[in-house]
Order: sequence, then C-alpha cells, then structure tokens
Amino acid sequence: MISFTEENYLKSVFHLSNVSSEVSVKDVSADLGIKMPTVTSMMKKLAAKGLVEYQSYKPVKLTPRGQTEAALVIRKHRLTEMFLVEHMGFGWEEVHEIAEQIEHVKAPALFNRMDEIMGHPKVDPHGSPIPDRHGKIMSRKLRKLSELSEGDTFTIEAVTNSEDDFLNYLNQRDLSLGTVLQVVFIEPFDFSITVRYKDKETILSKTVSDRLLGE
Amino acid sequence: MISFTEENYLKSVFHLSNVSSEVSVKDVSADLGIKMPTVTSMMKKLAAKGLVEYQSYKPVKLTPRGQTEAALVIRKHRLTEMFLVEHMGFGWEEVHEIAEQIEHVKAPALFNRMDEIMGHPKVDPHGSPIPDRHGKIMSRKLRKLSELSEGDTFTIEAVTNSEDDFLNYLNQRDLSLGTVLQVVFIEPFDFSITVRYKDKETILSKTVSDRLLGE
DNA sequence: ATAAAAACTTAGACATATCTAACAAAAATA
DNA sequence: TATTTTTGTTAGATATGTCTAAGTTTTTAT
Ligand SMILES: [Mn+2]
Ligand SMILES: [Mn+2]
Ligand SMILES: [Mn+2]
Ligand SMILES: [Mn+2]
Repeated sequence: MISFTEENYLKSVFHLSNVSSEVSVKDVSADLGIKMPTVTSMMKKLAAKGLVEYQSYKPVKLTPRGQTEAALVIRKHRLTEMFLVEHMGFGWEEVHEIAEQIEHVKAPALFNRMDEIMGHPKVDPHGSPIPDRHGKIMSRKLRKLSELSEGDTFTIEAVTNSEDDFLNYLNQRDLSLGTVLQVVFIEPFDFSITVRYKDKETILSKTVSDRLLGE
Repeated sequence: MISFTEENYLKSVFHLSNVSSEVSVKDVSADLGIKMPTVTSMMKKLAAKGLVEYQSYKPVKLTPRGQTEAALVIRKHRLTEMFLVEHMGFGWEEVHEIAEQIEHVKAPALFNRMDEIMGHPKVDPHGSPIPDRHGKIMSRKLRKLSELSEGDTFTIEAVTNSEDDFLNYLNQRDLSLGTVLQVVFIEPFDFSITVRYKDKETILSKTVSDRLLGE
C-alpha cells in the first residue's frame, strides 16, 4: 500500500523528471516544501519499496513501477480536474487544489466512472495528458510561446502551471486553450511578446510566454 | 483545524448519540475498531479542543461546537453519496465507502456545488437527512418496520445501515426507498415478519426489520 | 590545488495516532 | 456486602512523517 504522503513524493519526482533530466533531493525538497533530511529518508523508504532508485549523493530516479504508480496518481488528479470543470461547472483556475486532495482517494471505480462519463478524455483542463488505466501517458511535443518568432501563429494547447493567480491572469485577458495568437513583436530587451488575438493586442511577459504551450 | 482522524471520532460520537442516550468509550472503540486506550486519549484531545465534554469514567458528549463540526462532516458524506448516486450512476450499495474518504476533503466549494447541482436534497440515498451549511439537521421520527403490527402498511423511507451486504440483500428482493409493504404475519418465536409488496411475499428477519425505517 | 559553498546525510527530537500490558474504578453478580 | 466482571485509565512502546543541528561529500570558485 502506498500512503498519501508517499504518493505526493512519487508525483513530485515524476514531474521534476519531465522538467530536467536529473532530479536531486534539493529539487524534491523545494517542490514539496519539505526539508532535505525528510526527503532523504523518504527516498530510502521508497527505494526499499522498489519505487525509486536511490544511492547516497546521487540523483533520484523512479523505477518502472514507481513511474506507473506516479502516473496512476496523476491520472486520478487529471480526471478529477476534468470532471470538476466539465460536469460541475468549476473554472480551470479552481480545480487544482481540490484535485490535490481527491487524487489520494482509493476507489478505482470512482475514477473509472469519471473517465467513462466524460468519454475517456485525452487531456485535463490545463491541456496536460491523462494517463490511461495502466499508467501510460501520450506525449505530445509542444513548443513554448516564448520560442516563436515574429509573424508566427500559435494555438494555446496547454499551460505548464495551474496556480490560480496565473490562470486568473489568463482569464482576465480572455486567453484559454484553443486561443490562436499572432506574434506581432518580440521586445529584445526583456523578451516580452506582443500578441494579437480575438481583435485584441496584449503584451505578455517572458514569464507568461514560457508557461504557454502549443503549436 | 480538525484532522481527518479527529473528524472520524466526532462522527462516531455523533452517530452513537443518536442510537443510545449515553456514549461510552467502549462504544466508540467498538464503532471505530480502535482500542479503548486510544479512544480515551483522543477524547482528552478533543476535550482540550472544546469539541467534546469528557470526564474520567463518565460517558462522552459532544459540545455544541463538536456537534456542529460532526454534522458538517456528515453533510459532506451525505452530499457525496447523493451525488455519486444521482450524477454518477452508482448504486446505493457502492457509495458509502467512497464517501468515507471524500468526506474529509477540505473544499467547501466542492460540496456546496454538489448541493446546488442536486437542488439542495433533503436526504441521502439511504434516507438519512443531509445537514445544512450550518450543521443543522432536520429530524424526522420514523418507526422501525419491526415495531409494526400485523395488517399495518409501511413505506420504506430510510435504512439505518449502509453496508453493501445489507443493501445488496435489499436489492435482490427489490426493496428500496419508497417501497410500500403490507405486514402479513409476525412470527412470535423469532419476530420474523412476512411482508407483501409488488406482488411478492417475503419473510424478513428481525435483523432486517430493525434496519428499515419508514411510516 | 586549495578553500569556500552547496548539497546531502546522520543523529536525535517531536507530533500524531496507534498498540499492549498493567492497574483502577464502576457495575453486575453472588 | 463481598466478589467478580466489565469498563476505563495510565504507562510505555511503535510507526509515520516531520523538523533542527551538526557533520560529510560533492561541486564550484579562487
Ligand atoms: Mn492540477
Ligand atoms: Mn496531493
Ligand atoms: Mn491540470
Ligand atoms: Mn454512508
């Protein structure tokens, strides 16, 4: 049995693995807001359970089983988010915190039912892929808005961050998944991008354009 | 902040208070499957938090605040059960275990949304009343089927027990909330009751007739 | 190559929630 | 009333998950 707490560590290592190739104790510590000694001891525990590979002073890595278990928690998280948006009328900025709690519920039937009711959605409200029942994830290689050049066209397909502050910022500017943007101008000084969409023109900072994925 | 565990103790004391007038440490111990010394120490903790009245060797009692908090957890439980049945297609025998977990989610918006979507239901799938946002519970005085006499008519309005075994037993016999029964015969030896309903005639044991409430 | 800084681990403490063993009080029975 | 049984408490142990303080190892900078 994997505890609530252990599930959160697995998810953290999983997410960090998709950001950089090596995941350090420090990274996990920062990500979860838990001190390094605690992370070290949890890594030993997860290693003993066969969920992570751990050697002192080395980066940590999920074992295949650890990856599957992490993906299954993420599946529960994303199905929940999608269900809250699609069937309960929540905004995409409201669902992450609720899903953080419901993802730990041990009731496969609940999540399989959500999946069925929604017709097996491929992505969550933030454009992140939903792993299947076996923990397999479809990977799409999307580009960041910040990587484009002047004159390019871009469709928002995902956001890399689900904090409500950021999503409310996007809501205020009427930016959502599916919005098509034209890159009008890139400021060489701070890389802020002027974009045109839906008869509007706005300047987005690099912080924002780094968090928007699409093609 | 009331922990997951504390919430379960409050719920237990609350439920037991509605069964008998006095709630003992033993009762809570039996109800939660937790040893008596553990219950004693939790009662002290809850007393320190102002949620129960506790004195050594005396029955335990919820304070008004303890009652409200218990009722709010029960509200979350029952709204969840109702939502699972009404909006996710689960049977009344499947929802209790899932609700036992979701009732601990800290997200008032989630439960208020369920409540809204369902149009503020008064009872859960087992006929138990759903407390309002302030923890107030409508009380209906229903009779047990076991209290009736031969020739009486009875409409099932609630069950006192949500174990899947019991509910599957009722499902098999096509007994559900709203079913109208005629009491045909009461066996004086073991108080089993012969009932007629929907062109059927069945014998229900005292164990069963004690768990069916109605009027 | 050495010193300094950063990352990591070990050791030990603490909070929560549980248990068993032993004892004490209250209730039931003789 | 005296004894036995039941119920409840105290004391101390254990498991999980967290922390701080103090060292180690590795990496970076001088
Ligand atoms: Mn999320
Ligand atoms: Mn979580
Ligand atoms: Mn998401
Ligand atoms: Mn229930």
